[in-house]
Amino acid sequence: MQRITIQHVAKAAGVSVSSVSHYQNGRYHHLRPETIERIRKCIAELGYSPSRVALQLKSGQTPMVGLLVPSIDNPYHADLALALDQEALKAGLRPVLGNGQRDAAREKAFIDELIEYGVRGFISTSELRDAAAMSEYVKRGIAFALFDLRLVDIGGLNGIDVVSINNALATSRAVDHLAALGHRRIAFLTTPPSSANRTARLDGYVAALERNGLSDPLVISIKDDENTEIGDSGLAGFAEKAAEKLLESYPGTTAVIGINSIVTIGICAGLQQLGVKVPKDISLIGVDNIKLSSMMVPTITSLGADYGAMAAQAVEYLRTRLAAPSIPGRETIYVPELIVRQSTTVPSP
Amino acid sequence: MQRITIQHVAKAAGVSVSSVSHYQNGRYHHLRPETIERIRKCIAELGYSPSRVALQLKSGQTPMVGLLVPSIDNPYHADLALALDQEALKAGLRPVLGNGQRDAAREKAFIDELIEYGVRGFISTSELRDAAAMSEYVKRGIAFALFDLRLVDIGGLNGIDVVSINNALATSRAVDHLAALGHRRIAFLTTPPSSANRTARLDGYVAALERNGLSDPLVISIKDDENTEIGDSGLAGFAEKAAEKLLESYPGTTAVIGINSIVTIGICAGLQQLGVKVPKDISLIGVDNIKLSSMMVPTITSLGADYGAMAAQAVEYLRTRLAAPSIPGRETIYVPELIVRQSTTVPSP
DNA sequence: TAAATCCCGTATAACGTTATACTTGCAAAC
DNA sequence: GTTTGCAAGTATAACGTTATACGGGATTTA
Repeated sequence: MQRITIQHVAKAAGVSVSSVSHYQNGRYHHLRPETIERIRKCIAELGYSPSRVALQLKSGQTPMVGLLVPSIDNPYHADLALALDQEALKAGLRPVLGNGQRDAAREKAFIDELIEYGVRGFISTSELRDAAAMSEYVKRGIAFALFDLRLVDIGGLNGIDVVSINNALATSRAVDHLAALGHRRIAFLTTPPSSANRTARLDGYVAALERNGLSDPLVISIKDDENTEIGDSGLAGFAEKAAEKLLESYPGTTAVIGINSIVTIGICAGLQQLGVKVPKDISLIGVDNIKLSSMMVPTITSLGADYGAMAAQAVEYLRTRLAAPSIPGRETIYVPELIVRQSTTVPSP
Repeated sequence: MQRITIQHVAKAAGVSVSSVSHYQNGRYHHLRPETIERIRKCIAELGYSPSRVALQLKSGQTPMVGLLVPSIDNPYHADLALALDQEALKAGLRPVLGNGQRDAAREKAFIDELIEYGVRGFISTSELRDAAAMSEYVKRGIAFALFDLRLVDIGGLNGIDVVSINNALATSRAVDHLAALGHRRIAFLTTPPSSANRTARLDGYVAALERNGLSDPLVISIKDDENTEIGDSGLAGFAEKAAEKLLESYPGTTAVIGINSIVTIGICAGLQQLGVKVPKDISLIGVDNIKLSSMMVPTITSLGADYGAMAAQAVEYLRTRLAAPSIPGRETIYVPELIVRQSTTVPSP
């Protein structure tokens, strides 16, 4: 019932705790083979394993790193969290997941709590809104690797590393793909573009329309609750709303780009419920190549990068920054690849 | 850069560490108002917050509990993990998530590591296969709350609590629903029924067929990799395989019950890809009412219980067992409710 | 005036571990 | 026959915190 400590082992083996400690740490030249064997046996019999808490108090080191996501039931963040979890474990770290719920206070509470546990590094796929708090953390030597923003977006904050896809290029390539198929009226479905990465995706769309000599931008923006994003908890009415708004606002549209794959999946469902055929009547394409994209009917054409590689890079950034906190901010921007699936085709005449 | 401790505060305020500790713990009767104010100010200025590591070493207590899932990118486990995470936080616990990957060694490593951190309680939605290890843990006073099995399944192991839906009733109700709509040939799609809960679902199906005077059982069993379940990482070929096998093995079938909603979603996609209309040609129903069920086209009729309530019950079990480890095993079995959606209808004549 | 009681604190051990430095006893070297 | 060296350990402080017990000065009580 109660913890077996090094003291119990020492007493059982008839040696001092120092000797047991030496044994535990492989300093065998301090010990006679006979003594080694005795200690080994006692440890096995008692089932002793050292307290990491005491170790950490002594050493000040912990393998824990924080892994902050807005909500693991958002498929995009679940995919990413899984990749990050696995990469962090590979690197010998112990990831501790926190659901921030897109709430600055919750996120801060999570970070502060882990810091009290001695954690010095965090990876976040959640947009950390509180710039002042972040600056404070960085000043205190806390390391961050952030997803889905650019170094320029956090201009003032040195000492943070960033991993992202090229957001403007993603939507730009989406337009190119649709234009090449012959689409002329291409709409863009988004939730309010409040963050830098969303603005970039919108910009990419607008620029590519112009470059291809197409229609004016056709933007549909649908607002969700304050602290929720589409996909955090299913689609909850989004599907129909998006589909209706599209058909009403921009009749004659033959293709839609979703700002992320969740909203694309949403409007896909909404359109089909209204009897619109995808892709025969309307082609759909999404940014973020989440696993769900290939589970739908039709499967969804997407633009995405290798999450495993991105996760590995984020972990590597964190590892090196923990070792050398003062190096300047770094970033890796991944080129989004087009994965053509069933949801895009030539427009019907 | 380096940790602010209670010593720093004490020195800054010109008092002993004892006084700062008294302040921190609200024992104000030991302190003069003037001293209180001085300490308060120093703490604020230095940004002191106590080391939970030291606290835990002293007290032996930790709010951490382990949350073991097979894979967070399986939508069923993601839904459950989110609910458990939130309920645990509500109860003042700090859930630490571990992806066991359906691998006994990984699961054991996760549990052992957390035990070394002083964790005394775990919730698992993953089937813990190593009965000997479990028994050892229980003997050492580790508390477990497990999902999706019955107390009788772990007969020998006292001291474990269990939360589940009534699996036999779920499939039985599925058959009743389909029979009431007029279906006579109802197939059952499953992955190999290796665990007790899956056997129960199969049994419920078989029994209900007989009770309704219907066809002999039509069981389609599709094997996935050793350590993966359908849905752990998308559908990966399952969809087509399942659909083809159904049409080949049991032509004339008008309805399919999936052993869980992931396989139902899979065969739904597979059938549609083959040009079969759901529900016009074939009705589909799934056990586990995951959020994804209502994001598909058509939306999937499901049997499920309130995950929030189940999660809260599991957390409550864990809390009380941590307080009183020797109480006998408890279980709550939830009655699955039928949620009728678009994927079931009367059979075509 | 002596004793008891408050008020406002402080010293110390303990939690489980490791690193540093110290102690033996014995053999080899000079 | 003293010194040196080595093998095989052990004692102790420290990590950051709190609980327990212990002051001492001022005030009240008898």
